[in-house]
Amino acid sequence: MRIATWNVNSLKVRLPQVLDWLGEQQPDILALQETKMKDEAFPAGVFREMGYHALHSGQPTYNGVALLSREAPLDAVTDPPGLDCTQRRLLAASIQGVRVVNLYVVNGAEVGSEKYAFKLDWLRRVRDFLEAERERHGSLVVLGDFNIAPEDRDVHDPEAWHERILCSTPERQALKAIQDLGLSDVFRRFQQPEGQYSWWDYRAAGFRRNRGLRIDLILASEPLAMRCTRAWIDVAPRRLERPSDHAPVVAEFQE
DNA sequence: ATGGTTGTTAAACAA
Repeated sequence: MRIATWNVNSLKVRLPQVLDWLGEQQPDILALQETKMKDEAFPAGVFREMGYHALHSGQPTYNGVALLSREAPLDAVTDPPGLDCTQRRLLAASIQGVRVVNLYVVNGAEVGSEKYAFKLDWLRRVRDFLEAERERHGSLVVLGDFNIAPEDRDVHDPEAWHERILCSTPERQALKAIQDLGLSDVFRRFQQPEGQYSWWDYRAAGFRRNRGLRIDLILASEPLAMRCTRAWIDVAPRRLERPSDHAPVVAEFQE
């Protein structure tokens, strides 16, 4: 079973790339973030023609999350009790016996800003939702754009990023509080080359110089994580013309 | 400390 996540930074712009990638990689589940469209504009029919069921929780201009899956999704949730958030950043569903939670974590703009405070608060509420999800579901995967680099080895220049947004200690603690629910970062269950990132700033030739951060994660509960055979970042789409600033992250699980 | 780029939507705003 192959599960993937990709922040596409506008599904309207990236749809051809997403369709090509689905055809090449054949994931069983693909979580998308930053679709930046209303539900009415979501191209469910195109995905259906490719053999994928699709769920979408969107809004105009900002945010927006989707789940594509070979098997039909069950028990979809977009607004868990207590999250109390109008921004479309969370989409959960059960697919092939796995509870899947797709997150587009708040960016937070700058450490100390109002948006930063909102990010930390949002992460606390999401943690509470995930705690309840973990109690209900043995096989749980939480994946998406976390907008947090877990450790300094996930950062191209840790000194430049020291205590900056995406890397600050409170953000990393908020992520750790989620991982402490028993969710492991499957990418780090395997030996990986250094300098593996999932996001590169469009500015200042960030990708060409591999000035990136690993902020797109796949977390899995232990019973599922034990079945993980492989996890990688597919940088190929980042090399294309008019790419997203993020690359897809993929994990494979034994049936 | 600031700039660099992309996307959405109409000059900012978000990332």
